[in-house]
Amino acid sequence: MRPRSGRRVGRNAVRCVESPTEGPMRPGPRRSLTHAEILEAAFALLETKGFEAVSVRGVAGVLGLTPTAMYTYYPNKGALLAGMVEQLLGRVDTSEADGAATPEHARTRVVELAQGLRSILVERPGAVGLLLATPLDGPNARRLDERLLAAFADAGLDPVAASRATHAVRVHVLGAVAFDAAEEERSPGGPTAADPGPAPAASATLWDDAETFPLGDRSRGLGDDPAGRFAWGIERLLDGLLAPAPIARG
Amino acid sequence: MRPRSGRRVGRNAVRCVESPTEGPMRPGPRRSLTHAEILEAAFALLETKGFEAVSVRGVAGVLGLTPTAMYTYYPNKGALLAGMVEQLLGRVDTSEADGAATPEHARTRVVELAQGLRSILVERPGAVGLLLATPLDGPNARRLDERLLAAFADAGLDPVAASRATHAVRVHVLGAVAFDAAEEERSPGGPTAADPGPAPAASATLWDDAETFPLGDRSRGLGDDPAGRFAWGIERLLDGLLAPAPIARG
DNA sequence: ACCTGAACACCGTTCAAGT
DNA sequence: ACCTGAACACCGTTCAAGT
Repeated sequence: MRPRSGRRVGRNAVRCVESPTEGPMRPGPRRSLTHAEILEAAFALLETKGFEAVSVRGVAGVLGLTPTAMYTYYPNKGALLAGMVEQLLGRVDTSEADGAATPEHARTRVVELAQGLRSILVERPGAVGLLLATPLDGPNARRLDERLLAAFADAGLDPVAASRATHAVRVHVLGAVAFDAAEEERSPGGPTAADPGPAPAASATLWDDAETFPLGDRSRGLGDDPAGRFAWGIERLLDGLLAPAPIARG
Repeated sequence: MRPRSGRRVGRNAVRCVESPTEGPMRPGPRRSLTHAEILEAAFALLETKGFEAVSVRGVAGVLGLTPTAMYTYYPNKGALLAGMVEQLLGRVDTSEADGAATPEHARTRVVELAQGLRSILVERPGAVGLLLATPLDGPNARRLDERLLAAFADAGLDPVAASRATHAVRVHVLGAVAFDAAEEERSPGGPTAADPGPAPAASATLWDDAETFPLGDRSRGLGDDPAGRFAWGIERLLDGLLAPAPIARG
């Protein structure tokens, strides 16, 4: 009696797809679904309807399952989201093209990692929500950290500085993508060119007392295309992180 | 019949507290609540039960109101959250202590703004969730931006660079607080000292394939106290943002 | 072992009705 | 104008039961 949206493949369709990492086959009814298939459905939901739509019930729905059946695969919603994060982070390329341990090469490696992480986040809408809702402690998150730590060590930073620099990069990438996502949400289509928004008068929804912000108004649309300001920001951050010495400069 | 948790002041208690910005008094039953009182209740909920507990129904509950009565004050949940964000940002001190427009003074002003914003966010748990869930376009958000833009202009940056530098600082503060909050959530009490967590074996919850991360393991607990790494990161970011020239350095 | 159906305690929001 | 109560379409999660 519950309203079902869209066709499904048959409630008890036997799909006999056994994940090879699931352990030896056991008697009894087999899992009809792979973790990969569930994550696929979850990502489909994420990309088509946004992060809010990624619910246990929603994912179960697109798979033709009862919500409770989901709890055979994941102990709770958090574990499902963690699985999605892991698969997402697994897609960023961390292969060291050619291991020259020079400071210059270390810097470009950091930039590549940061840009790679940002790419996989911005190219599927809603992915930031995922990252912010889930602790980043899976193997793929740690692998990314490891690469950043190695690069900063190659650049000559001591362990404490390398650890803090890694954190700074992490913070910057996630913060930047979160901001872009928030802006995208309130003006879909994106301000790739100078786009003043839906007329300056119509945006005064709730804030009735007019206060003027000359600098902010003047700089609206200046250098705020997401990719450009991200690239610029990462380079400036690295300028600071890899500066030759912590002595005062004139 | 609905379960009410805790005492309340009487369902139809006339509180005759009229907000002075509400416009001239009108006939008919007065508002029994101020926007400020509603926000107060919302913040109480935020601080005691976390961001998840800040719901229209929850806030109505602590005020002794029906959920639907909330819609007389705010058109939807987003507007309520935006109101909270505005009040929060209003608490960061943006008074220019003494307007010396030197680059050195500009730098310390940026640091003070960043630290001030961080303070009001970390001192009430759950506030980050608020910031990340709401577009930062209210007057107080714009006022903060304005101060940052002015400081970067005083430091000698051209308008585009100042705009991007402002964005970088914004991104860094919010990203850092979001990370701290995520870490705090999974190990309350905080790793202020070297805290290896709940025994290295017990944390292997879902990730069964053991992969080793020598650098990450070695640097665990190194320089990761939140306040310290934030201060360090902001200084390094400013090193890069305020570097004398974009020419290559040896 | 995997799955269903009913149930519990929640959401945000709308609507008709009272004062 | 402000508020209530009922209702709609959702949540995450637990439990008893079927195969």
